[in-house]
Amino acid sequence: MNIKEASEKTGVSSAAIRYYEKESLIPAIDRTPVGNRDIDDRIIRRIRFVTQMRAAGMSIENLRRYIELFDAQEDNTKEQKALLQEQLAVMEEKRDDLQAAIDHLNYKLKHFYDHMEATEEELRQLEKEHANRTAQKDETPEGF
Amino acid sequence: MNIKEASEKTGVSSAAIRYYEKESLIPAIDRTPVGNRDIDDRIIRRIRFVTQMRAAGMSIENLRRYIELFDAQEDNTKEQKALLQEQLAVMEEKRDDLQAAIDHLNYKLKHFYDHMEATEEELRQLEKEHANRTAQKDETPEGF
DNA sequence: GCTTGCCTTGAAGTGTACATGAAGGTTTAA
DNA sequence: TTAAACCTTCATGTACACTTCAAGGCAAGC
Repeated sequence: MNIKEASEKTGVSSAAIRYYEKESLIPAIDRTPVGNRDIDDRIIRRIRFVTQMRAAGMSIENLRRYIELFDAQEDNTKEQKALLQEQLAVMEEKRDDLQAAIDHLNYKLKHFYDHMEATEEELRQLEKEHANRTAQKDETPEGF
Repeated sequence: MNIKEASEKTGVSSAAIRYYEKESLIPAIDRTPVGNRDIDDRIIRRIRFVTQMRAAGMSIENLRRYIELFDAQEDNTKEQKALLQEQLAVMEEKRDDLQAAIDHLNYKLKHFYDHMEATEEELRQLEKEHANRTAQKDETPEGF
């Protein structure tokens, strides 16, 4: 398959595929007699792996480090494991930060919702907010 | 508090705080008589809000859109809700992508682990992998 | 034989989110 | 009073991850 088809199949632009090859995130791609890239399913899978890890926030640099180890023939199992675990820790922290932010936004949404539904409770609400304002220390007032 | 203290308190560089102010991600900061920024807890909270949303992947641009709506005096509740929900969807998708990548890496780690522990099972392992190789269609072989 | 549409390479350009540097003002401590 | 340790603005620089451009090759169809 040519690069355009591979691009359509993976959702990664032709230019990005060339870039990934140049940066060794994917193996050197076979060429047709005239020099065009001839992309097979092995490459497609590796493009998808790159896409997934990129989406998860792994940098090009770290990806290359990992893939270099993986492609080397020596037994790098320990280094690979260490690298994976390192990356895993980064990603889990990211996920947790993300979850915290999601929780924050959900809380705010609920708050908005209350506000919109509770017209008849407005005074009570205002009173509560005033009580909060006078009592609060570090509890994210004014919605932030 | 001056900008350096605020920077230490939030972990955001002085330059970044100035940048956030210029980009209206945080309100205009009060100045001392000589023109230095005088940062109070309200600003600190808003810097932290920015930090959290940035860590969650919200762009400067989207953050500004949201904050503009929030700071405007008209009733933007609906737009705010919509914007929050939009962002929430983006973040949940990110979280899920991240989780998928974490699962992928965990799987690989387990695989490495098996490989290291299971020297006596090597042949069985190889046989299994061969069976996989002949049967697989799109299941990420060769570790990717 | 010329247009269309794919491909190639290498170099240069783009957008985001800051970081850094220059040039200078003010306060504090020795 | 002079040095340090802050601060200011404005301009330029940097890193990352591509994207776009320029110049050209090859193959098919009209």
